[in-house]
Amino acid sequence: MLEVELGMLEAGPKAGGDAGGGHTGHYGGLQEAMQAGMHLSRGGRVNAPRSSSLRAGLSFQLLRIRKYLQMKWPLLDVPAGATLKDSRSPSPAHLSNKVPVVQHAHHMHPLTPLITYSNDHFSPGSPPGHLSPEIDPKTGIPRPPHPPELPPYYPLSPGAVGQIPHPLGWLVPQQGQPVYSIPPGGFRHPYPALAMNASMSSLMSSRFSPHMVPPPAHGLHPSGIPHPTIVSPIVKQEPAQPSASPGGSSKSPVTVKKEEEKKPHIKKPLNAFMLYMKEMRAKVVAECTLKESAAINQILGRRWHSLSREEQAKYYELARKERQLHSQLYPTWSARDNYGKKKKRKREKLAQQQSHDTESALASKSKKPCVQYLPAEKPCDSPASSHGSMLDSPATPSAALASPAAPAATHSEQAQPLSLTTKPEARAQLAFLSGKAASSSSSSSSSSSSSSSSSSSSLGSPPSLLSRPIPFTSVPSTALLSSPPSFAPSPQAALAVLQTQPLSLVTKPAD
DNA sequence: CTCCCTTTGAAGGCA
DNA sequence: TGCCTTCAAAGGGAG
Repeated sequence: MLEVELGMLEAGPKAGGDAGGGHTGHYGGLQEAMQAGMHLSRGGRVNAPRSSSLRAGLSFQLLRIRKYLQMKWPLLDVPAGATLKDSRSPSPAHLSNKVPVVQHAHHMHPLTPLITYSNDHFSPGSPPGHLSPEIDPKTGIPRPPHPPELPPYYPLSPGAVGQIPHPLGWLVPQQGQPVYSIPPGGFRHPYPALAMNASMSSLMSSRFSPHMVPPPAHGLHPSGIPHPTIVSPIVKQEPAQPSASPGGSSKSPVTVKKEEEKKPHIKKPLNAFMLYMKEMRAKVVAECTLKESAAINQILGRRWHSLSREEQAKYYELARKERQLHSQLYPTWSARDNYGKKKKRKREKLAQQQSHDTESALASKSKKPCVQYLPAEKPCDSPASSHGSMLDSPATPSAALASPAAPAATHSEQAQPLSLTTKPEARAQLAFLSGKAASSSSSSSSSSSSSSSSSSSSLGSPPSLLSRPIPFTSVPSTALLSSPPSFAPSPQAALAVLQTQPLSLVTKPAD
């Protein structure tokens, strides 16, 4: 076992810097936009397509978006003259014509739309059906077009807001990464279904694609605005689909299956932590050369816990809005729709393998891939090993109630997996970052390990009984924001361990 | 090419 | 009701 003492790591952040400064983020849509006819000048400037028809189409779409935004966020200023080329923030920081390959500076208000709108360009008109007062098919509760609890802007403190992407990041062109960003790799990413609607998805991500808008396809929201969470399972384009006869009453199971697969994949709305990760990942990546998401996620997990109550609350609020918006966009969608799909693939594959070779299947089952990021801890070299018994106080007690969905229980088992089995240098960086994060928090670190909520058997630490947060919906926000419970201080022994062996990292046994 | 890893939170499934 | 499982993102690594 190789141990790396964090304390020995004196090196500063490798990649220097302020993540907000301008490291490159990922943006697959750029390629797409270029392919689609966008003109990318040397500075990364994206110009609207030269084709007038394309421009006209885009303008139309822009109008629709604008209209939607007006309904959604009436306070948004939508100048009449907004054009595609205007679709950048007016602020000096945004004057750059660069495509948002660069993550937005965190000092910038992410809610600031890059397109400045004015609502005199179009009349308010009647809101789309999904925003009109209607009866929720599920709950039977009438849904107001714009409930009072859904303010035009998130009620976040100015400073706090600065790091949160617009909840409609997928919709509102902005410098930062949208909540539903377009991953690299063009349209292998989340919205292949919208490939034909690339203009929209690109538009909404402040990437302009001249793809003209085809008639609304499935996956297109009634408002005409596709949501990035829609992902068509169809990746390969099938040249002709004669089987898809409209009147096909007698559909073979295969056909049914095909059509089933054709249904757009609407992704789950991101939860608070996911939103946080999305925003902070780049920062962490910038601070180190670490790229492995698993390791980065560990860092982010710890940072998440070290966030202050207010900071976390921002993300919970944001997530709540996301869910709300998601439910408005897809009233009939349920998480159930996506349930078991990934596993299905796995099972199918496994089944295939099994049918092919039972023994190999067994082997594959028993094979435990590569790296264990959170192996069983050494008995006492890390607080993480104290698992459930260590119901210490959260690093920042207030953070325990940072949000409705982040009850004390969650924080009582703050994840501080200190033993990591990644590459040595990665581990070192991780250790450094973790320590940094920990030290940055007011009192961090008397924490126990958190076993992941599911399938943690391979992690070596038993699942905590307190691992499940109180469902957000089940707790009134007022109550949740009330005074935090008084936790007994964390075991001093554990604290001592932390102090003496902060963040020791353990590698895999080197065979 | 696909899955795994890792994190937290939300939600579905099941007893 | 409570526990367990799955899925969201991300990208390198492994098969």
